[in-house]
Parts: sequence; structure tokens; C-alpha cells
Amino acid sequence: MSGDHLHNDSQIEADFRLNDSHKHKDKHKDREHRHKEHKKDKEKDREKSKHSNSEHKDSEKKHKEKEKNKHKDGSSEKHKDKHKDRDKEKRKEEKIRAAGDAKIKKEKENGFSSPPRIKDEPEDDGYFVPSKEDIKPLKRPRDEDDADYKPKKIKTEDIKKEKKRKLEEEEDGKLKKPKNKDKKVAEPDNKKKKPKKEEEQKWKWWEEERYPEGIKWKFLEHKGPVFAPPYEPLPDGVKFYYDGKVMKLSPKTEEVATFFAKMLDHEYTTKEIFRKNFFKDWRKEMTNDEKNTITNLSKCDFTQMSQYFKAQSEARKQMSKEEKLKVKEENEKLLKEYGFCVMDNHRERIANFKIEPPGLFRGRGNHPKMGMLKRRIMPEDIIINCSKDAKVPSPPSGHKWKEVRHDNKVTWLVSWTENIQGSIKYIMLNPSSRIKGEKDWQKYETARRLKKCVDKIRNQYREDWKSKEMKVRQRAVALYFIDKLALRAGNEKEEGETADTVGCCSLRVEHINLHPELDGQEYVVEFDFPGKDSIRYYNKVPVEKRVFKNLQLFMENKQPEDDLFDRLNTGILNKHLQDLMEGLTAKVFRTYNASITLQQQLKELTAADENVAAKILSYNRANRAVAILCNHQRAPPKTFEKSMMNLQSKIDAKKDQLADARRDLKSAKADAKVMKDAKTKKVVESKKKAVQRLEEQLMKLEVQATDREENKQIALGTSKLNYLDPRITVACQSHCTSSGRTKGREAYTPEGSFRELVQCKKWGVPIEKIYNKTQREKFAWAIDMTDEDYEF
DNA sequence: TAGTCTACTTAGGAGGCCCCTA
DNA sequence: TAGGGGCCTCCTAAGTAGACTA
Repeated sequence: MSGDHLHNDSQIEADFRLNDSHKHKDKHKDREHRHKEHKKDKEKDREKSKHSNSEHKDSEKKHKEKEKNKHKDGSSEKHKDKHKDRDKEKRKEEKIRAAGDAKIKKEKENGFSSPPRIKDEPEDDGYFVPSKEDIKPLKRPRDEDDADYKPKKIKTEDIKKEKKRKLEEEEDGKLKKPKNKDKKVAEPDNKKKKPKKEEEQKWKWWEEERYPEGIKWKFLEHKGPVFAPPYEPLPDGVKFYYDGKVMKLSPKTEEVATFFAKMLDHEYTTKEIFRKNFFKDWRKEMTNDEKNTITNLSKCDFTQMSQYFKAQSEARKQMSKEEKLKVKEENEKLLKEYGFCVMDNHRERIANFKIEPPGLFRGRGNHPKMGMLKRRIMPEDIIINCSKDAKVPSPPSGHKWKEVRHDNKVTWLVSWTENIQGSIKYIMLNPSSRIKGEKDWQKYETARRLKKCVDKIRNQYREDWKSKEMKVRQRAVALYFIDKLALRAGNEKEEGETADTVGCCSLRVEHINLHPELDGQEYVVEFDFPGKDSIRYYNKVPVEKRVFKNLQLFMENKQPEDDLFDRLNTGILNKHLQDLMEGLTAKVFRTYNASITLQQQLKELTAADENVAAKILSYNRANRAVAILCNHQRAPPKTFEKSMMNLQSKIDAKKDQLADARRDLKSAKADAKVMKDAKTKKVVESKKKAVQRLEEQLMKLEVQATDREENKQIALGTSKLNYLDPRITVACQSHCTSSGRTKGREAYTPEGSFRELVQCKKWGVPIEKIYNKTQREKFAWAIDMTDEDYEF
């Protein structure tokens, strides 16, 4: 292996020039238009940020004026469209900026730079490649007769039990503190008995042996999917107008028209691609007469339809208690019948037992197919998967299934092919099911195996930056980004079929900017690209010199729309990773880095002597660090400003109350000094307590405000559900409590230490404060198996 | 080796439920 | 008790990655 001294920078460049065969030219033409679009977008962005403030006010004025003049199709006119677009983009831009700010803030606050884990982790000298034993499957003993299994008795709660439990929960709910109080400050742990009871009844699949690789189940029975209700024609009083004249539409045409009408207030219906696609598909449903008449979407007036649906929605909200209860019961009945299956000898919840109803496709970003008609799925489209010895679900009368399959190498129960992209959709089990839980557990175990050999892998890719092979260098730099920045792999996508988004391997030259020096830092790479769901990834990252030089070479003689890593794709990368560690793919780095970051941040941020509210804030901050790393953004809630203002006024009011209480205390103290009797002393005590109580309440409100502000544009849920090993969280909850015990006043007074212990138990963060009910169900395995010593 | 298909995970938004406050 | 608002659940789009095929 050659050392650094053998490859100085000029040599690297020379190597590349020799190796580069300019394959990228092939892709050049295909990408020209995309590049132009991206460039346009960027320019727009820059322009907008210059004028955003004044523009916003202007456009708001204009908007109000033009509001009166609506399009005939019910959508607002062009100015409104532009205004909406601008507003949204502005919001997006603010979101990005704020995310960046949050990142910087975090770095300052916690010393957490993006991402600190590479440096923070303990050095592992040995080149560790896990042995087969290390990766043996997670075990649970299975009954001997499993192979010939026939369902006899459902072990999990049956319907009656479940109903009883629900009733109990409901009753309990009346006694319990309201849910939202959870968010505020903890009450003593010993009041939280119910979840334990819930969990006791659960099947602990994690204590049993797993099936051999590839076998997903041995018995599977279910009732099939629930289809969307048939179309109900509009009442006669709801009119559609074309070019100002009433027009009665045929049922098919009317149904598709209602899809558009239902979305009239949505930004989608102002987008040109959406309107074009919709109109094209709508016309396909029209009769010849309708086709001849309706030739221009702008002349269509859907207003009455839209109003009708709004009124219906309003009526639903205004339903009486009894009516609402009836609807609820009907839904529960449906869930009971179709929402569960029997997989092996257990009753498992199905995630999505309802077939997606017809409607208009809502692609994200600049999706070229948005607005297309998602057709109604019929039983004849459906493939049923169940075991041979199970009762095959009956199709709706007069219909038949497309196919009945008995494939126990897959986990889905029902599938169909959708018409927009031709992709297959599935009905699968709920995240709380064995089949999903096992996979989840396995995912975190793979990430933990990566922890053992990540140093070796990092050393390897550092070496590969100097390779003579272009492909190897590109692979090494890409892997560095995936590791350092938690970028997604970036599979190749079919052009024109989806929005133009990229991940690491599919980055183009136009998506990065190289700055030899920026803001006092050397070798800064500026990333700016649309990622998954067209969420913008924007980041300025100082990189190692060799990476920087390599990037310069990768970009040499390329057009902005050319691939940055033209010798690389996710297949090549993953194959290489597979050689480094069994089961390793690009995705594992994201899981690993997210989980290790959480663990480190929790250690750094959580102080044992903090109260529960502060500990929750610390947890959320650690969670937030991960969400920022993974670029999990959300649109700020519409009511954000208002709710912050409300919270601020509560804080102000509390401050006033506190000032009054302090004043009262002072005068009570003065009285006590003069009077010197028991009564006034008692008054002083009670005033003191009042001050304390108010101080605590104020602190809670302030913590809440900080948490909410910091969370404005960051989505914590995605990382919590998909990237953070739940065992870290579970261990932390007990760890926070127990570390308090050891860190107490033991050294000074044993008595004090005893008091501290009780206090800590009382103030430990219950898992319910971090995971809601659904999350606890999903992570039941982790909650059950983890103790406070758990290390990711 | 590239292209396609399939099976699965990851993702943000919409909307409704339910709690809190006035 | 009604209305407001926050959180949870549902929904389904959009990714990843392995298997298969030519």
C-alpha cells in the first residue's frame, strides 16, 4: 500500500488525467435540460432572497386585491398563483436557512459540528471484520412442530380481551392525567402503571427463535383488502359550469371532476404540470360530446363542487356526539374485521388494509406526473398472498381476484400495480408486528456491527483517495460523504418519470461548489441539491485536502449537468461495502451515524441532577442533532407564530405572578419579623412555597418555548422512528435515573444520598415521555430487553 | 454489466381527535 | 361547553437494495 509521500497532489492530478476517459459525455445531452432547470431554480432562489421582504408585503397586498377576481375554474388567478409559489418557496428558503442556523447554533452550543462522531469515537487500532458468529441471526426458540404448523389458538389478546382492555384504557384515561400533561412536566414514575399492564399481555417474539433466512411465515390468513367506497354522484343542486354555462356531466367525468374540485384550495391546482396532466387524463374519461365541449380547463368552474365538499366536511365536524360515536364504532368494526391477520399462531395488526382510493396523483417537488388520474383499484387488480392451508379471502360479490398466491418468502398480504408509475403497491403488517420488529432489530444490529469495523473502513477509504483507479477514488470520496454527512446512496432514476432529485452517487457537478477558502475555513465544499421528496440539502462542509483535490479532478472537463461520480453507482458502492462487512450497504451508515450521534449527544447533554423537563429538553436536543444530520425537515406549522406568541404571553403572565408572589413573601417576612408569632411564620412558609411553585411553572414554560422554537422546522419523528436504536433511548431513561443516584450526595451525607435516590426515582424520565403509544408498540422489543448498561 | 422488477424502508403532509382554556 | 390548537395516525410517495434477465 502506498503512503502519502508517494502521492503528492500533482501526482494525483496526473493519475486522474491518465485514467479519465470522459465517459460522462454520453450523459451530457440527457441532462442539459435538467441543468437548465436547476440553474433557473437557483437563480430564482438568489433573486428571491434579495427581495424577499419587500416582495412579500407587496404580493400580499396584491393578493388581497386580486382575491376578488377568481378564475372561472375556481382557482385564484395568476397573481395569486405566483404569490403562493413565492410564499412557499420563501418558506422553503427560510426553512433551509434556519436549518443551517440551527446547525451552527448547535455547533456553538454543544460543540457538535457536522458530524463530530468521526473524531469523537474511540480509536480502534485493530482491523476488525466481524466473524460469522458475530452476525448470527437473532434467536428465539421455536416449537418443534412449527414446520407443520396449523393455527390452533391465537395467543395474543382476542377481540373480547382487546375490547375489555380498550374499555379499561378509556376508564383509566378518565382517571389519568391528560395526555398533554405528558409534554409538560413529569409526575412521579410510580403513577405510570398502565403501560406495563399493556405490555405484559404482548407476545414477546424477540425471546423466540427466528425462522431460517428467507422464510417469512408458515401460516398466513387474512380477510383481504377493503376497497374504496363506490362513487356517489353529486346532488342535482351542485352544478358544474363550463364557460359560464351549466353543464351536466356523465358520472365518470363528474367523478374525476370532483377529484380536482376537492383539491381546489391546494397549491397543486395552480401548477401548470398538474393542470395539464389532470386535463389530459380527465378528457380520457369524457364522453365524445363532453370532449367536444370541454376543451379548456380555465373555462371550467368547479366552485360549487368545492363548496359542496367543504360543507360536507364542516357537517362532519358538526356531527353530534352520538353520530360521531357511531362513525367511530363503524370504523372499529371495519378494523376488527379487516385490520388483523393471523400470521403463524398470532393475531397481527395490518398497517394499511384499505386500498388507496382513486384520485389525482400528488407527486412531490416538480414531479412530471402530478395531477394524473390514479384509477380505481378493482378486485381484478388484486393479488392475494396467503398460505395454502388458509381460508382464501372472498372477493366482493360478482368479482374475482387477479391471482391468489402462496409465497412465504415475502411479507405482503395483498398487492396491486398502480397506473401512474407502474409500481407495485403492497398491504403489509404494522410496525408492531413480529415480522417488522425483527427486521428493525436486525437493522440496528447491523449498524452496531459497523461500529466495530468503521475505523478500519475509514482508514481504507482514506487510502483509496490516493488510488490510481478513478473508480476507486470516486467510490472512496462518495463513501466519505455518506459517512461524514449521512447522505443517502442516490440510486439512479428514470428521467422524466420522477422529480429530479439526487443522492450521493447521483450528485452532479452543478450540485457542489468548491471553495479553497470560505469564512476562514480551508477546503470547503458547498452542497446544494434536491434530495428525497425534493427537500433541499444545503450545507457548507470543510473537507480534507485530498478530498477537495479529488473533487476538483472529478469536475475537470465536465459540464454542470454531468455526474460528479461518473464511474460510480449504488450497485458498485454497495458491492464494495459488502466485501468490507457482510450486510453492509450505504444505508447502514445513516443508521449507524444517527444512533451513535444520539448516544454521544445524550451523554454530553444530559446532566443527572437536571429535572425531568430539562432532561426531556436534552433528549429532544440530541434527537434534533440527528434530525439535522439526516436533513429531516418539515414545513413550520401554520399556527407556529401564533402559538409562540400565546406561549410568550403565558410566560409574561407567569413572570408577573412571580413578581407579585415575591413581593407578598417580602412583606410577609417583614410582618413576621415584627410579630414573631407562629401564625405569621406559617404565612411566610406558605408564601415561600407559592414562590417556589411559580418559579417551577415559569421554568417549565420557558423550557417548552425553547424546545418549540428549536423544533420549528425540524422533524424529529423520522429519525426517532427509523434511525435511532430505541435501546439507546430506553437505556438512557433508566441511565438518567440511576446515574443520578450514584452522582448524588453520597460522598457527603449517606442520609442525603438516600434522599437523592428516592428523589431520582421519583423524577426519572418515564419512557412515555419520549415515546407515544404507537412508538412504544413498535419498540416493545427494545423496551423489554434493554437495561441501563446498554451501549450501542 | 446494464436494465428491469420486486420487496421492502423511509418520508412529509393532511386531517382529525382530543385535551385545554376561557 | 365551545373553540382553539397540538399531537397522533393515516396515507401514500419516494427512496434503497437485492434478485433476476438478457
